[in-house]
Amino acid sequence: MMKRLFADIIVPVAVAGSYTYAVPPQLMEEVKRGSLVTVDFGQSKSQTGLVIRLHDRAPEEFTPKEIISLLPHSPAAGDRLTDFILWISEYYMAQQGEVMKSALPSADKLRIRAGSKKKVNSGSSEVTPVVPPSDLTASQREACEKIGNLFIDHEVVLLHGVTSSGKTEIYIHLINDQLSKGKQVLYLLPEISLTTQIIERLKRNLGDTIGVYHSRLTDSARRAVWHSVNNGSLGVVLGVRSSLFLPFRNLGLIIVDEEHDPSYKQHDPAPRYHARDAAMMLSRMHGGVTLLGSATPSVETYHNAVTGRYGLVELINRYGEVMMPEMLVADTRSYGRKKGTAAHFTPRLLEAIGDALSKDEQIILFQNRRGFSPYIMCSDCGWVQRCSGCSVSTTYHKGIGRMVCHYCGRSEPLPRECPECGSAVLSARGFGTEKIEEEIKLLFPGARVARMDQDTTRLRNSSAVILSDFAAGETDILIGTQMISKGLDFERLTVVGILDADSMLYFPDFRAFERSFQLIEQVSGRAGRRTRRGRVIIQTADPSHIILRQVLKHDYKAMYRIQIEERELFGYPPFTRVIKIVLKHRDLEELNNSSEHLAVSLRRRLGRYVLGPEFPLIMQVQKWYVKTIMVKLGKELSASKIKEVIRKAMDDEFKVRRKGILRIHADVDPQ
DNA sequence: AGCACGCCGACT
DNA sequence: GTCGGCGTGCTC
Repeated sequence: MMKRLFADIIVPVAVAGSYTYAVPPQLMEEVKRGSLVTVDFGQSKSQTGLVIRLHDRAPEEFTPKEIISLLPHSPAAGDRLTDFILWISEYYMAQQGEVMKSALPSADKLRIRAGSKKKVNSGSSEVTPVVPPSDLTASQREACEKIGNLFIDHEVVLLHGVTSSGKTEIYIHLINDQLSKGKQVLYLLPEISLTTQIIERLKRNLGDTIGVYHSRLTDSARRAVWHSVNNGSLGVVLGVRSSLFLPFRNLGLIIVDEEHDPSYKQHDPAPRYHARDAAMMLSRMHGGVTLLGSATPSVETYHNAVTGRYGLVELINRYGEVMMPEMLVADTRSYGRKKGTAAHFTPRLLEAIGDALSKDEQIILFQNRRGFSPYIMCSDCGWVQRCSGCSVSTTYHKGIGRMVCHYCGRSEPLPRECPECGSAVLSARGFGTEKIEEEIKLLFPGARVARMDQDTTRLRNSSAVILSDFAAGETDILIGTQMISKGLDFERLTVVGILDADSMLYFPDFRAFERSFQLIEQVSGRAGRRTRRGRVIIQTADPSHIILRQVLKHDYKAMYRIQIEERELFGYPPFTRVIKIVLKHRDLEELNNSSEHLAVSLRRRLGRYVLGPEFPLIMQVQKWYVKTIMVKLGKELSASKIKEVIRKAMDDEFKVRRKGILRIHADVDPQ
């Protein structure tokens, strides 16, 4: 009798582990580890499954179903993608099915319909003939050579180059190098809006061999990229974090641009992976290398670089010897709070704006908060409107005339009077981008003003339109959130205003100082990138703050030195690794009991490494109360064993009988 | 995560 | 009498 073959398969459904199916005789030759197949799973319709193991051990407790079919375009990369999916699941404590869900572009839509034409470079204009990349400057060429040499004995190199130092030319050079060796390259960016800016430039130099990949693509565009990566016709992918899951055949290089950017970490839903860290693992699996690029590297990365784990190359001069912008602090206390329109602008900033306008130069105003004002308050009794499902105040959005919760997105009409005391005097407190826009229009009636934040970029291409208008000089002043902090390069932009540095500096998180430095430095880097020297005005009530003093001198290394000392002193990453366990329940008492019980059982095994449970800053989101337990591990411990302990404790806690539903998940290396 | 099975309240 | 509420358990 013929020996039967069985396949352990994972499906894109949030279930733990894999399921065993029988391989039908006619597919025995073709089905491999890494193959995509269709299977019946549960009551739901057929699912796409990924074969993670083939074996001949017939299951004893159940009769396996048969694989229905083999998808015609299974990943050609063999099992590297499978290795990667399993690694993500293991390292980030996510269920295998959850990882597969985010790895596959809408599971059953992979099949190319007959007659459909492949078009990879979707969403952007036609390609101009390919032009060779411009010659590198001496310092760029030197950096390129250094990078190449460091890759001989380092898997990872950090390119630390000040803003506008010409990192992109170096990337293009390295990409060409890989292409000539027949290797594929992945160029990662933290945000979609950046892909639309950089793609045109890359296409000019690299032509049709480059594709873009992100979540706003249509299904067919995504499918086209997937298949072209799979069959090897696409050499370069420019994409956001999910492009790590494309079926690369032979990756030679992954570039992680703006490697410090927090949006590389996926928060919700699972898998909660960090694309920068996962990129290094993926490169290793392909025998390739990883280049991290940033003007303001994360403290963790820079630490790895200065201790020799990563290679380090620094570019300290701006391209074409353009000067770094002049940094000025404007003390918000000394000018006395004005009433009315000028309330949020210091004379120093107003003067700089007026001056730039008179010279036909452009201005960017940065305020990391969207909406009109972050809360409204009753002037008589102090009542503040809050979201009914989340423990935050609601933000007033004047454009739509509603109060919006920035956590759950729910909105409600503006209250006419205070529900507590009946007073009709409600005042809008604090300020967001919408209010800045309104005030600027009143203060500079002749200026053409645009705003770029989540609210104005909701539609496809809207961010591209805002940016191209600004680039074409059709806008004088651009107001925005951190969306405007990265990658923009405008000839006539000379003034950058940071309206409220304090709201970043005093955010209660151990990374707040680092983040503030990075954000201010990034947004400052937009100013004076060509011939004119830029000016940056930072508004603060604490001008002597250590981070501001470091920013004024563009002194990244001083920032790093102080931060790394603190990290060591208080036992934060990179000196420890953190696993955050998040528990949610609709009933506060049930949540308290469960989290306390879990913490006790974790402490029995892990002792002093377990901190909490504690309420996070926002203790209720969409009616779910939240508590967190931190596990802080010394680097000397085996993370995989500890994760197993945590996984077991979480499972046990989940199974305890209780009133209502407990949700529980782990977040490895939380940001 | 879906989806079905299963045991208690207000309706054609 | 039954339609349906969502608690519980399973998916090879």
